[in-house]
Amino acid sequence: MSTASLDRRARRRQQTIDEVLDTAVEIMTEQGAGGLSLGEVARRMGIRPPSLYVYFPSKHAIYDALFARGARDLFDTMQEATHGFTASEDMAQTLLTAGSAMVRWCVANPAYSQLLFWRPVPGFVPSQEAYAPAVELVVSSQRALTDLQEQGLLRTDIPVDQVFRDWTIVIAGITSQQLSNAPDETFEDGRFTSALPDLVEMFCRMYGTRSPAATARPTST
Amino acid sequence: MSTASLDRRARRRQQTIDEVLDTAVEIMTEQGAGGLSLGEVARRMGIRPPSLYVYFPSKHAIYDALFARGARDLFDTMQEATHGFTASEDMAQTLLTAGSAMVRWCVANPAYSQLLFWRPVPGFVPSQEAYAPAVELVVSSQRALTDLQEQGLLRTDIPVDQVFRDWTIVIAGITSQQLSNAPDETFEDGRFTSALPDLVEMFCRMYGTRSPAATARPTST
DNA sequence: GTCTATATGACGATAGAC
DNA sequence: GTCTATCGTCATATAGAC
Repeated sequence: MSTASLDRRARRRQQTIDEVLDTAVEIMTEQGAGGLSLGEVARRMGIRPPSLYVYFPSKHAIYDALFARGARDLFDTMQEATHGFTASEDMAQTLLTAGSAMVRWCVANPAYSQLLFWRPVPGFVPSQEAYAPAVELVVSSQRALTDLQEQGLLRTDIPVDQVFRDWTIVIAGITSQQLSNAPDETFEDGRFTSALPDLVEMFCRMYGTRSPAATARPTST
Repeated sequence: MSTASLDRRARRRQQTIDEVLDTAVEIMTEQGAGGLSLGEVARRMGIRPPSLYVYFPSKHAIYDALFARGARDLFDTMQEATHGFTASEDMAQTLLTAGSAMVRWCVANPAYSQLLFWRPVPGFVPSQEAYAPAVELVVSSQRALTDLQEQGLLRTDIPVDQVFRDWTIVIAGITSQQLSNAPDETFEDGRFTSALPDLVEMFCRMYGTRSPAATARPTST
């Protein structure tokens, strides 16, 4: 058996694994994250349910792979979106960029969002490996806030943890409201996603230091 | 058959109905709102599953009754908490009172909260009757904001709809974060519920007019 | 109103032929 | 690596005796 054939086989296997996960996401997007069934995955792939066990040892393993995939994708998306922006002189712009990227991804990936941020599957706990990118994202975000402090844009008399907590609440609130009440709207035309600029303003007014935007008043949308 | 015996029978029937719903809430609290099963309800009540069909025609009917019950209870709780507070001269106090009552109820009733605000049950759509108290609550809240405007405490250059939208985002964010990340903490010691005063401050700084609190700066918690 | 018995089907998962 | 066959369990729901 040549190494070339091994590579081909491994590649083909990975393709099938990806197809399983893609199909699972498709179903979870339609039925909710808790509505995944292996029979439905197999049916859509044109195979029989037992064949899935060649690629995943259990249903929980599929959830775990999806969690890992979602966390990695979100982390990469956020990294790309905020590249170089920690050097910005405008806190509102920095937060709006990061917040937009985050909320946009969540709205575009409701199945992953439910799996990552809610608890839709009774008994499922992600493995440490799957969870790792999510931890990285938290650390990276807190670091970005610390950077803002060191630039003098963010108040230093408040712990970063507190600012971060409030920031996650705002982002979670927008995402939760949008996905729960109007899941079919996009980020661009969402009735709740459109509140992001206002809430960033609110946030900067509270926690920002000298940003000019902190004194401006928002207009009606 | 006397009317007295009819009353007794009706009362006993209502007791059993309540016991079914209480048991269902218990299960949903432990397993998540989507994890309800009639077999488990019957087991905990010490009866057989078919007996449940004497009181409810289907599982969806149980969900609907729970939705109605939750919406009514939340509405009543909010009515009681905000009684007379629309006459307050302090917008921050008014919002903190209402927000505390709302978040406290949600944290204390995670099963109802999931059913009312998320979409944990694929295919379940609450009936108009069950949904009615939820609509009442929205109307009542918007009315309270309008009252604040008429008292000159809330900016009049911004549509009430927009203020209400942002307010629901803040409340949903706190609740969502608390229930998803630390569901076993109470309202009093919650790591996210404790953010409510800060966020109310933030809100008043943005949308309030002349409240003294709008110029004060929050301290570290 | 409660039960037994049952219909009907989905589910996750395993064994073993090919 | 895919299949058929099947296990065991659970689910919602119905029929009919008591």
